[in-house]
Amino acid sequence: MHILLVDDEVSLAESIAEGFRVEGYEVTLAHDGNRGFELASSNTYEAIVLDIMLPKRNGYRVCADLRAAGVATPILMLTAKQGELDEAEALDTGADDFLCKPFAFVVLLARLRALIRRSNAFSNGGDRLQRGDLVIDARNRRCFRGNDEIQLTARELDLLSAIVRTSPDPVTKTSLLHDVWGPRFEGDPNVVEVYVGYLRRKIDTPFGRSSLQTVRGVGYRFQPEK
Amino acid sequence: MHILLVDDEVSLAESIAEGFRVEGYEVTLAHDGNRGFELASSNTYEAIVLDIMLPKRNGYRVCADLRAAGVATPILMLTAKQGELDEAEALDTGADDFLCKPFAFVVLLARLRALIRRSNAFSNGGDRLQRGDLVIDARNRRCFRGNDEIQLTARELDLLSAIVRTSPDPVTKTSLLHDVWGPRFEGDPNVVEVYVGYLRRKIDTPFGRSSLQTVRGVGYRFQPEK
DNA sequence: CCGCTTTTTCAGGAGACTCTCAGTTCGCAC
DNA sequence: GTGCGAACTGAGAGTCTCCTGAAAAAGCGG
Repeated sequence: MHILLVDDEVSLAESIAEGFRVEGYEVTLAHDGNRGFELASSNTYEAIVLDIMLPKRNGYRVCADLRAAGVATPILMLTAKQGELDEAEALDTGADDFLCKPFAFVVLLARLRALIRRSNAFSNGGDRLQRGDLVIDARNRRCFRGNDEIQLTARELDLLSAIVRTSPDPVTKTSLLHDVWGPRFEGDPNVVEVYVGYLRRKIDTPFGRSSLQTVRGVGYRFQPEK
Repeated sequence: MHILLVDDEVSLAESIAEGFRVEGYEVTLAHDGNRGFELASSNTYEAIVLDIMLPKRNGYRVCADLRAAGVATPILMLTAKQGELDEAEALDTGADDFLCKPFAFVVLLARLRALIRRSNAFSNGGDRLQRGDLVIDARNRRCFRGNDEIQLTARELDLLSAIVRTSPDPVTKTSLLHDVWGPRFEGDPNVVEVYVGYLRRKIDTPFGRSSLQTVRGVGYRFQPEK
């Protein structure tokens, strides 16, 4: 979960960044428009928080330029004034949401999360994930092995999706914990193992497969065929 | 998908219109109440976005006049102040939803989409909805399982339609609440569960089916065959 | 105003889901 | 083979979601 924050008010930016870090996000800062554009176009972020008033290249332009460059990362704009014009203009240049200063950090956080959730929903959620005869219909939250539907709980489905998504590359337990249980999870990391166990009993054992493989010392891998 | 936008603040109207166009809607603009009324009564739109403060004829009157003229197009009102009186008045004159300025474009978009979805669900319900042996004759407000007619109350029928319409995709409880009980409903959300219970006792239990399925943490799904 | 139907609220309870914990098994290095 | 950490698993507690019956409230026709 990596966020790019572009804002020239250094101390404000620092404290917002700190807030995000506490919430478990990685944050990269840029203090002017050019730098922001460079970073955003050469790295992959989960979301971009973009102030409008920026030195060198203003937020509108950074946003418009990024979209023109084919960067689809969700962008949340920060506007100083409370004008509808600003809002409309921000959204016109391709921003996904905006927020008027001054704002409460929790509000920013909530909006950003909504944005990320929404973007994930569109980029993976609409699609179906298929590997071999296993199909994950993320939008409808259903899962099939061939023609047999498998009843999975929310957690199970999220975990399976996370493992299958990168298949056949393995995923570390840490990143599963982070992606499925969220950055703030502080419980027993053993949950991952427990849930992998549940999944095996549902998607492998009944079908005589062993597609959910342990990669010792690393994590797990989904292997479509044996 | 054609939308009529009636607002006299030209630049704001333009940028909202642009936003809608980006989203794939056609948009027609009117900058005063008389023109808005003319267009709305002589053309067919998917929805109308209507500012209250308008030259020549204010939004309330445009709305009331349209309804009086038999125009059933969904109307979303834009109010300047945040008063409940405004809200109540807007809804009284026949508006279907309203929004206080200033608002985020994304919010407007979301509300409008919901409005259109809802209106399609019911007005264009002239058609019959059929899934497996369940038939909903929306025009005559009747419902059949095979040859057996099932007596449903108004609410039950609306709810069933809303769930069946997207079948076999699930519908969230929130959107059911919104679409069936309206955007302003503020009562106990448990009412959805209660009504799903009623429906099950009418369309499933007597036939030994279980087509109304719970999608835990999400909502409900209609599954025609088992 | 009355009785009937429909809609809504409410509270208790059943069951599903999630997570922890502790004991056991497994895989690997020596 | 032995020892050690990693991974697995069964049991159970806690929480949360959903279901349901009952009763109150709101409509509606006579």
